[in-house]
Formats: sequence, structure tokens, C-alpha cells
Amino acid sequence: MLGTRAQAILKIIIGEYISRAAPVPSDFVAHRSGLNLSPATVRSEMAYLEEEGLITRRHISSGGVPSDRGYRYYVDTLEEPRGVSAAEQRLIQHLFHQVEKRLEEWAQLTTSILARLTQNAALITPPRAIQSRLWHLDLVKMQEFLALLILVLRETKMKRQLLAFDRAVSQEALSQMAQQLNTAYGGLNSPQIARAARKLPAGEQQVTQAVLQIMKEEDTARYVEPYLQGIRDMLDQPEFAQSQRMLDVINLLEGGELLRNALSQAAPGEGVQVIIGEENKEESLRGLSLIITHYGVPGVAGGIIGIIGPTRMHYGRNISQVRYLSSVMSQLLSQFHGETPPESKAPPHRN
Amino acid sequence: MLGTRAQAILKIIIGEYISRAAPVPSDFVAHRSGLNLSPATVRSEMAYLEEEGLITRRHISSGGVPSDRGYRYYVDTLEEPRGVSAAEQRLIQHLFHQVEKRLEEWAQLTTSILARLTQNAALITPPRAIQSRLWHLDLVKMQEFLALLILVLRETKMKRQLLAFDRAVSQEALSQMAQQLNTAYGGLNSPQIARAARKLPAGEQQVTQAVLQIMKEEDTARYVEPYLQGIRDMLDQPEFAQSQRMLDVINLLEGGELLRNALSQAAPGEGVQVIIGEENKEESLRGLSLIITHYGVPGVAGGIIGIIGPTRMHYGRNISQVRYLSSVMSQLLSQFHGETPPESKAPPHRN
DNA sequence: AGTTAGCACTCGGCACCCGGGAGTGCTAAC
DNA sequence: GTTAGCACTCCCGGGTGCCGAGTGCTAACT
Repeated sequence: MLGTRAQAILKIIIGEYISRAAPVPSDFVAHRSGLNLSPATVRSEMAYLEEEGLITRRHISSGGVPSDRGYRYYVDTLEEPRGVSAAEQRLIQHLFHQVEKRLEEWAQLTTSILARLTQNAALITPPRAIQSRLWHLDLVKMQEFLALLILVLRETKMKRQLLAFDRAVSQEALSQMAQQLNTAYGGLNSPQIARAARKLPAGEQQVTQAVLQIMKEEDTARYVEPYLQGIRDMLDQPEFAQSQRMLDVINLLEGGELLRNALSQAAPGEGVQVIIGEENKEESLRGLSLIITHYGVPGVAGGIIGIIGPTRMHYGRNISQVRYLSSVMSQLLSQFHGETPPESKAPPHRN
Repeated sequence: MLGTRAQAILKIIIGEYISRAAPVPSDFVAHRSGLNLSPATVRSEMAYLEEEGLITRRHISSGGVPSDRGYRYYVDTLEEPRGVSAAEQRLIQHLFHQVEKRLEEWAQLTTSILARLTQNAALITPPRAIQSRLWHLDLVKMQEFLALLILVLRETKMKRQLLAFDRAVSQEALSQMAQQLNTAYGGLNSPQIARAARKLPAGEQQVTQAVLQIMKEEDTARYVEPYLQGIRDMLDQPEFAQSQRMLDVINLLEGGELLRNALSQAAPGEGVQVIIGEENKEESLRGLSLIITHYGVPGVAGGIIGIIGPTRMHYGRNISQVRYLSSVMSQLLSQFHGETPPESKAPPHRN
């Protein structure tokens, strides 16, 4: 266990390192600490912190820089953060006024707000229903043997697919079929549709199969390509001054590997997760931290939202910002599912 | 005018510089030129080329490096390139087998192929109809006063919008209204719809207004966010070794400015355009070249496809690759518009 | 026993120099 | 007009020395 004084010193070092991005010398800590200590005393404490692996030094006579373990300790002992300021909340609400009411656009907007607020790259996996429900379907004739099948899922998500028939079809026949299927399938999920299909004549089977296939793909899709924003904000950080580091990160983000990773590490469980540097499984993520959390309506629909940046990041502030924007997304989502959100005020929402 | 020997030397210098990325010394040219010249002679020619502004030197005693004007000369006198090799064509055709038949996905695939082939960043503006035509519309009840309006445009492009009514609506009423409107508006463009609307009862006006608005937005949208791929390939080039250059490019590409630029410089006219370094209006594009061209079915639908990279790029090869992939996109597009393409074999296309 | 002042020491960073080498321009001869 | 020869320019990399920041250690102090 750490003495309270060592703890205080560690916090000062990390806090200062986060904002200045350079090793923190002992005399700085001495002057800053409320405890009125001399640099020499601080030095002996710092020697102890180094022994414990909570800080490192670049070379024998340099100031302290936090290690991954140090950050971990820092994050774990973080007092509950102050949330997002009223001004920021107002800014966010204002931005939300400017977008049309489509779920994906809101997800993208949320991501770019998050990137701007945290000065790091932000990512989101588009909201997916745990189990999609068919809201409406439609069949549109394209060519003589070709029709377009349109599915509207519950969150106004749309899917489409071309269907080739082995006989010529008229728009009237298609419309009629669509109407029948809507009556039979409206509001159902895919197992229910499969059951309901047994009662229908064989003529509808082809369309039903296509519907089922689309919905199953939708439900089982391993992972959705996340939306990523703000690489540029992140690359402004001094840790990426050498171009090699920068290239590594771009490689990482342009390929999809990172994101599969983010998903796999995001425990389904509760709250905001912080994954620091070496705690990542992927070797390539050394030096980077993730702050991620689930959003959504439990058991109904959801996704993952978060940020990625150098280990030297403003954890306290960023955690509360990720948390806040995930709650915004949750509320948006619950509106689309027609349920009242459990908490606080909803973001504005225009028709 | 340039003597034929000077011309030959310029071509050797540029060709060599493109692949080695380092100044080309006179004795290299002397040994490589078919003309059996001595280095000294080459030097005097190079002095002339420098006078003409076709090459520069980094310092007084360095080899020649092409200037923007030099590249321009090189590109303009390029003998007609050899097209895309059969092997590459086969590769491309193979890749096209793996994607579902949706226009945007094909556009994205085309872009990433182009990026990989040229080792540069590739971009495409999604295909847009010059004048969209309504293929089909549908109204789906969402909540008591809320319905979802779905438009299917000619290239199976879908748009949607929520409509709030001032009275409760049933799905039956909506379906009936949709059917009426389909009969009235199917296959029309927005001015035609506006005209047809006059004959309809006032009840349909709200929906009609929404339809018109969506289609007008679609037609007049200044520029569509282009799809960009392969930044990473581009950044591997040695010109981006210093991280500042790299940051500049990322800033450029993540913000949308560059792309507005690309659009504005792409003359509606014919053929592949090459815009080299300083020929760009945007200052920030100094050092970069664009190879862009229109694709699509003239007068019906189209977009812009191209690549961006350092001025030192393999112009001959890249031009033919851009041209080839633009023709691929054109053919895809013409299939969607149900017209037979004017030229050559269509890419494979499965149902 | 814990804390502090003092001091020698370590190390990174920067400026500077210097020599080698690549490649040129010039000139005189072919 | 072309070429060989030569002096010259400039880049680049390695080596050196200095400065300053910041430490560890020790001895004195409370």
C-alpha cells in the first residue's frame, strides 16, 4: 500500500505530466504540493514510487514520468469526476439541433463532438438492435423479373435487396404480396417470422427467405464497422511527433484490427472502462489508451462508444465526457424504441 | 521548344526520379540514355533544362529533380499508355465478384482497388443522378401522429424522412395515399412531380412537399462527401517522412476542403485530368498531384473518381488505372439505369 | 527517525567543427 | 559540338565539448 503522501505526490506527477507532456522534476512537485516539502524529501518518495513501478525515468537524472501501472492507480483512485460542465452541455445540445433525425447521423455527430471535446480520436459502433424487429416491408418492381425488397426495421433502419424472380411480376402483384406479408410479419422478430411463415402459401416463400436472411445477418453480424473520427485531433499530441509512431497509428486505425479489439475487450457489463497501454492485448496498442462504454437500452439495442488516445490523456475529464455522450446516445436510442429513458433530460429532438 | 535530346534527358530524369525518389545525377543519365553521351554533355543540357524551369536542384551541386512544370511537360508528352495489364484486370474482376450488388458498395470497392493499385489515396464521389427520378414511395406508420416517408430513386437509392401529421393516421390510409401518389408520380423527376401535384386533392400536399424537398436537395446538393481510401498507402511515400508534412496531409483530407477543391477543378469535360502541385488553387495542395476523371452515363448520372498523391508519382501507370476504373464504374452505373454501355465488356455482375 | 541543505555527478541536447564524397560548372583540348 | 580534367560547392554524418537540468547521496539539523 502507498502512504498518503506518496499518493499525493503520484497524483501531482501524473496530473502535471498529462498537461505538460514532459518529465516532472522533484522540485516542481515540492512547490506544488500542499504539504510544504522540500525537493529532497520528494525525491526519496519518488525513488520509492519508481521501485513500485508506478513511475519511470527516461534516464538516470530525469524527472518522473508515469508508467502504465501508475496511470492505472491514478484512474482507480480518481475521485468521482465533476461531470460535464453546463456550458459544454449547452454546446452539445445546440449541435444536436442541427441534424436531421436519423439514428446514424446522430451517432456520427456524437462521435465528432466527442473527438472535439476530448481532443482524441473517437469511435462508435452504430446502434444495433439486440434482436431486430420488422416494422414494414415493401416490394418494388425494377425490371421484368427483378424487384427490390425493402425492409424497415424498428429504429427506422432500412435494408434492401434485389430479388430475381423466375417469372414476370407486376407491381400490383408485388404490392399485394407486400401487404399480406406486412399483416403477417409486422412487429415480429426473425424466429417469430419463421413460425408465422408456415401458415402462408408457398408463393411467398422466396420473399420470406430473403427477409429472414437479412434479419439474421443483422442480428448475428459479428461486428459492425465502427465509425471513427478525429484522428487529426489525436495526432496533434506530441507523442506522435516522430512520423513512425504516427504511421503506426494510422495503419492501426485504417485497418479494422483495432476495432475488433475494442469490441472484444469491452465487457458487456457496467460502466465506463479504461484500458491503459499494455493492458491491451494487441501489441500494437502499446502506448495508447481506450476509454469505452456501452450505450443503449439494455436487452433491446445498443453499441459501444469511446475514445482512443495516447496513454497520457486527461482521464478524469475524458471519462465523464464519454459517459455523458453515451447517455445521450442511450436516450436517443430509447426514443426510437418508444420507451421512456430511465434518467435525466433527453437531448432536444425536432420533427 | 525543346530539342529531342533534351526531351529524352528530361524523360529519363523524371522517370528515374519517380522510382528512386532522389536527385538524378548527370552521369547516371549519361549511362542510361541510348544516345551514348558523356556526363559533361548531359550536364550542359541539364543546365538548359534548369533555365527553362523544367528541373530544379536542391543545392548548387546536386542532381536534377523535376519541377512541377517538368512534370506537366512529361505528362503532356506522355505516349498513350499501355492500359491495364490483363493480370490486373483479372484481379479486379475477381474482387468485384465478392460484393453484393449495391451501388455504393461498388463505389467503395472501386476506390480501395484504385488505392491499392496506385499506392496512393483514392477518392470517389458517390454516383449521383443528374436529375433524380422517383421510382417508388412508401408511407409507414411509426406512431400515432408520425409516419416514415420512404423514397426509392432510380438507382435503388433510398431516402427517408419522418413526417409529423396534425391528425392521427392509420396504416391503411397511409398505404392508400402511397398507392395514389405512386401512380401519379412514379418515374417522374421533381419538376414533373410539381406539375402533376396540381391535379391532386389538397390532402396529399404535405407528403408531396416532403417528396419535392428531398428530391431537390438530392439534385442540388453542391457536393457529396466523397469516399476516401488508402491514406496509409500514400503516407508510406518518402515525401511524408517528416511528420509535419504528414500532419498537413491528414488535416487536409480529414477536413473536407480538399475535396470541394477536387470537384471545382474537375472540368465537366472529357477525359482524365492531371493537376500537378502548384497548378492547384489551394495552397495546401502544393506538393500533391491529383488524377481525376468523371465517370457515369452522360446526361444521366455520374460522379468523380481519382487519386491523390505526391507530385512524384507514376503518372503513366496511374492515369491508365484511373481511366480503367472509371470505365468500370461507368458500366456499373449504366446497368443500373438500364442502358447498354457504349464500350467494351462489362464487369461481372451477379444476382 | 524523519527532514533538509549542499554538492558532486549523470545525462540529454545543442552547437560547432571537420572531413569525405557526390556531383557540379568551367575550361581547354579534341 | 563533344569530351576529359579539375577545382569548387555543398550535404551529411560523426565526433567533441559545453551547458543546464535534475538527480542521489551524505551529513547536519529538528
